[in-house]
Amino acid sequence: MAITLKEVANLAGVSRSAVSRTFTDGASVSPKTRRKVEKASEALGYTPNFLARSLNTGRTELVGLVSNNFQNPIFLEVFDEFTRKLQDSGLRPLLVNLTDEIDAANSVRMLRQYSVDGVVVASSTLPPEFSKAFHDAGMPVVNSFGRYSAAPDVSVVGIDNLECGRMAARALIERGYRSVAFLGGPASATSTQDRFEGFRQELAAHPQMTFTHSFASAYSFDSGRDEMRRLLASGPPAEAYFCGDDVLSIGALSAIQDSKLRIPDDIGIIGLNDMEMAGWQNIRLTTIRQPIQQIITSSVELIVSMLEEPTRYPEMRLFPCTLIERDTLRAPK
Amino acid sequence: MAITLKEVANLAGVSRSAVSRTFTDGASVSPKTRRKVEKASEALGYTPNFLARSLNTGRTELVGLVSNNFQNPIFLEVFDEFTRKLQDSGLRPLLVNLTDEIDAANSVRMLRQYSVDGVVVASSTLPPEFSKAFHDAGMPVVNSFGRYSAAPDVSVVGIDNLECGRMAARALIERGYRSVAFLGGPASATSTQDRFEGFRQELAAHPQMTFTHSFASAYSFDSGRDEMRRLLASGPPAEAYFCGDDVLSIGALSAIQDSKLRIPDDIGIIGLNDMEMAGWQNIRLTTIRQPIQQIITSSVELIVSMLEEPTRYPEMRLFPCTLIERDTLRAPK
DNA sequence: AGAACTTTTGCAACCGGTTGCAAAAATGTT
DNA sequence: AACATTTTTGCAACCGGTTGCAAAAGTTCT
Repeated sequence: MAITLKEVANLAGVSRSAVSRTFTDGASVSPKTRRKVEKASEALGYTPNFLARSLNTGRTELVGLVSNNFQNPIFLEVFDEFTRKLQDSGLRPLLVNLTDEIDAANSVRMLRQYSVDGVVVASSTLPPEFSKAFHDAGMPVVNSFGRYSAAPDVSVVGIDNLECGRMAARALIERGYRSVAFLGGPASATSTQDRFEGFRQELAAHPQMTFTHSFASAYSFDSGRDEMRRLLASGPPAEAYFCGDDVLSIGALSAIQDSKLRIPDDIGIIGLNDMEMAGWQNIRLTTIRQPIQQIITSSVELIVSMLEEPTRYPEMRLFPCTLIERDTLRAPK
Repeated sequence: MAITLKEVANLAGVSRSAVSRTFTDGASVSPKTRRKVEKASEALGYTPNFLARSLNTGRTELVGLVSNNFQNPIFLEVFDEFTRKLQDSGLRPLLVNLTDEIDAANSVRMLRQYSVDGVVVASSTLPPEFSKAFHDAGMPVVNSFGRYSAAPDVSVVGIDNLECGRMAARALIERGYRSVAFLGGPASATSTQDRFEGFRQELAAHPQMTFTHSFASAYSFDSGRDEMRRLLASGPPAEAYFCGDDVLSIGALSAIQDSKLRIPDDIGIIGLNDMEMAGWQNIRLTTIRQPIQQIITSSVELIVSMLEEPTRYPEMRLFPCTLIERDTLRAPK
């Protein structure tokens, strides 16, 4: 068993309170006893037990980091950033993978058992109701990469997916494509729904444009590839595709490369995210950049201030996306 | 504040012990009181506090999941698998990202503060001493993807990197390449060192072979690409390269594609890992497959049994790798 | 019905810390 | 030196649970 307060107190010849106080900032301890205590705990190799402390303070510095996006490579970067930023704020991420279980109630219960101070839901596919379950259980929650809503139940940090859809449509229109299509992620993903809706809206305002749509089964290379293959086999393709995500785009590109069609002359592709791979020399995907780092920095700042002020009103933080011009769309006219 | 034992006990009209016992398996409670307690906790929405419980039981069901490999895409799969398997075993992963700080002492202290039951170090680059620091602090630890050692200080689950190096060398020899090279990850990574050593050993036994080597600055696409570019610019390249990892290989491929050289006729490439992307149609990398799933399943089983039997002697578990033949090496003669 | 045995229950101490409070010690003032 | 004021200290209660133990309640058997 580990060294406890009491043993340090005995060795240092002071009360347990004195030891506790030396390890609590802002508590009153004389330099002399502090020295004695530090010497004793040094000798014994004492480390305070945060969980025991949490019983009194009501804070664990534990944060649930909940996600179901373990297929999409950009989420490795997302986890990297989140863990670093949370650590820098003195918080510890308890990672929850809900890939198999969609059950909100289950993860809520689990995170309550561990008394997490707050929850970050990092997912572009989960519906707002999911995050709300944590909120209803009394935990501060930030939904990163989530769905925009004018009167949100929980705080959301991300991009305006509708606007991204419009932006993609405008990019295609400006480049003179006429028949275009949306190749989305799973139809149940909120991000796909919103991007499609924006795309549709913008095109509806341009009567010269014709468009179709379809959905891949997941945000993954293989789904994108399979879906594009199917499209190519089932008739004449559109002149350009807006894919719901870079990894889908790259899958689609691979299917096109196997055909005799040339990119971007015969078919154009525009993605979304600007993942690292999109810039690789053998890909060079034209895409809409989502400011991942900013979103994460802001999410962490937000959860930190929600911990300080639990009654804080939920808020929306949306960041602008930018078009990254590479080689899979022809030049604007 | 959340509902506590006491409130449930009051409502149910029983002692606190009775409530505690209904939530502890194997404890003796009559069906009648169990029913009363369950009804009361249902009504109040009670969930036991695991952290308070841990003070008595000495177990938190928390496991540190420590890694510094947040650049290599295969680690998304690694985290996915680890979190699922740990969850299935009733353990919760506390994710520690030590990308910025190499400091073992720091993470040891942090994980002690949270009284984790055990630690999984998932890294192919950290030296064994790092894992040993956790062991010395009294925590059961499994080093996944770590370095082989005949008399290990801590348990290691992974592959035999030396043997992989030899396997790569044999593959190149069998295919009639004469001048070959090793393009490794960072020279400080244990996996790179061992793969290189095996490669070297096997080649040394074949006097007709000539070889060179160099190291990329990281296990990443860009490093692989940059290093291969440099090699191509600085003189006639080798006939085939064994890259320390798939992501390096793919970077190298990209650099080669930009030159006028053809794959696999002018230059062959063999990777290691068989990440999903290696099989993509526009890549088709010949590589050595590392059985990631098995390694992780076995790691979790091992840490679980170490928790049950803390004095268990450290052990090594090595899994065989297999050659996956695709299009970046010419056919065997 | 009473003895012998088994199961269930509540009490009270404990896990490893924190903290309000009053007493003790240190410091400042005249 | 005597008093007022501030700082430091230890006691004891508490955070939310668990658990050994002995008493109470329930069973089984004559």
